[in-house]
Amino acid sequence: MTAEQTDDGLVDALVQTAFATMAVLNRVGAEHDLSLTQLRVLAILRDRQVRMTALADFLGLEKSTMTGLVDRAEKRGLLTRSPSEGDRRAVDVTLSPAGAELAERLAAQVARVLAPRTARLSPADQGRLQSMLARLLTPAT
Amino acid sequence: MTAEQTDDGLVDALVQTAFATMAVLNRVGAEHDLSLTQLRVLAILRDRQVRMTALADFLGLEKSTMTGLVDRAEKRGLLTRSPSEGDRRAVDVTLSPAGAELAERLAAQVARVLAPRTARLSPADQGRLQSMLARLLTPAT
DNA sequence: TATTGTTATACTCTATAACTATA
DNA sequence: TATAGTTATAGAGTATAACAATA
Repeated sequence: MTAEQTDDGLVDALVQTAFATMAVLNRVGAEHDLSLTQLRVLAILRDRQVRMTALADFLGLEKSTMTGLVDRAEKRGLLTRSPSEGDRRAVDVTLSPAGAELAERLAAQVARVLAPRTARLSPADQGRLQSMLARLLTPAT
Repeated sequence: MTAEQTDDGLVDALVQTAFATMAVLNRVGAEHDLSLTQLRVLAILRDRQVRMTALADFLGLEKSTMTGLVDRAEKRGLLTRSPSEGDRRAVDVTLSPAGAELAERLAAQVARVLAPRTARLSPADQGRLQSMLARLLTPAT
């Protein structure tokens, strides 16, 4: 293998792991009639109260897309819109009690589904894996 | 931490890595006007020729969904439908030369984007990471 | 002028149900 | 009868462009 070429074994494993993980999230969400995006909205709002634009930025979506997503979630009683203090153009999005409870249940369920897989690794390997993934996740220099 | 509880650090890292990886795939696909699903279709067909139902199974989608996906990809000249030998109900899907070329370029581009990240790890760690991910990917017992 | 969010519009993705053709 | 694929339909997700209100 020359320097110009790339051994894609690790990249392939990362991509396949990503798809497998997304499939789990998709399935868990579907059990609660939530799309992957709605699942992410709940996850983001779990520990934050953010404005529409911030939500769109987190998700990598357009503001206009957020309007529809938040509309539907609000209609289901999972979150609420409220005028932002200090800037009367802005809108804060907050989980409702029902939404917060659902978000907790979803997180627990995801952990329950994935835990048997991570448990295949020794505790030491689990720690190594976690720290290696953390290093991959660091924003690009 | 009791035995009933779960340390979600590793699960969180897996999920975050999955989202980061999907974001890369999404971006690469978008540069070529391809959705994530269309990207996957090309990737699957890269080394296989499969029937509509098999494609739907790989992707976890309904057959009727495949019809539309293949319709649009076929209209763009990326793949072709052909009657399956042996079963006149079945339809084989095959990459066109243009589709095959695009699939290769996409794979190379994904590797190019992800490689700088994996390169943060020592070669030894890269090997460890790959084998640990492979263990996670093994189908459930 | 620039920013925040919504509306209008169009297209893709997706599932369910009903259908045709073949097995 | 069962399976492979399509069609019809409906709803969610998404982006672009134009807009109103506020900064």
